[in-house]
Amino acid sequence: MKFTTRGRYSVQIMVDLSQHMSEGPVSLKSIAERHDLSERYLEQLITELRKADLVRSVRGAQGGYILQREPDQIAVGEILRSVAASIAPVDCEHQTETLSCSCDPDEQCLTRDLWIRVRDSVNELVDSIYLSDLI
Amino acid sequence: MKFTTRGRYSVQIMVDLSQHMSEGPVSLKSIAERHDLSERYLEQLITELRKADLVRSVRGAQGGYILQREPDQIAVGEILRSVAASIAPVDCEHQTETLSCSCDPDEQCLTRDLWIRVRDSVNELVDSIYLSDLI
DNA sequence: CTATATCCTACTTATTCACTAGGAATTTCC
DNA sequence: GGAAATTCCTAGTGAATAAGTAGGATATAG
Repeated sequence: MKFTTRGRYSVQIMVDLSQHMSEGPVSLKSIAERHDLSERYLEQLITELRKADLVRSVRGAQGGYILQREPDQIAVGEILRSVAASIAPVDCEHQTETLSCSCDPDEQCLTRDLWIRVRDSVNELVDSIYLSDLI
Repeated sequence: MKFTTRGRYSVQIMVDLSQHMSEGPVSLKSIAERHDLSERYLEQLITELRKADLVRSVRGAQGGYILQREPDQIAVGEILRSVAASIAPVDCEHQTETLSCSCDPDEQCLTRDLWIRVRDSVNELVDSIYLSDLI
């Protein structure tokens, strides 16, 4: 069980934006340089953050990205979920929520509650940590 | 963040063994059939469980596997770790424990504590759930 | 002695991750 | 108006890992 770079880099992007809030739009290039990451790769991630309405973009020269809310109003859980750095340990529970779990509830899914508990526990934790807690 | 089939199947094996404790050695074949899983694949997993001293094997005809301890003495966390269904969300923290984290503590690792907290939280949870809680 | 199992090593295939590539659209600044 | 900077959009690719296969050796009950 591990978070991917998608999740980690996305949190880094958001932390970076928090730290440079006062400077107007922050370009992805500057973020990539500060953390020595691929700008092209971050582009994909921040696209998701924008779609999730966590940042807004300013196009053109001197453009960049700006947080949509204050750092103390953005939970890490939102960031992770927006880039689909899936927080669910296994697929089964996902389906369970919509009551379409395909596995035999008596046999295979004796362990179902386990994964649900793990998922909920992680979600609860990351939803209780805000960007402002990280800077 | 997800558990792999290694972790899930391993827990299933152990739950199955718990349920059939009274019947003497339980063959991998019977477990594979009950859960419709590949016996050959489970073989690899139970090898790890045996090495971790969570089960013992009885070779030959009528052989199989038996739990080494009572279900209320075997935590899920032990099972997951024994098959290396890594519980650490990212590598960085792993290294942190041995004080050899390679990333810049001021920049990249502002988020370090976050992943440590997630990891610890998950570990704490799976270590508090025993096989007996699942059956 | 045969059938049933575990045990051991290696190989293969499928999937996902991480990253790259090319170029279009938008905006600032001179 | 033009050049530079920057976001936006759609694909493609290489490497790693996960998941599952394969072949056969070893052990034991009956």
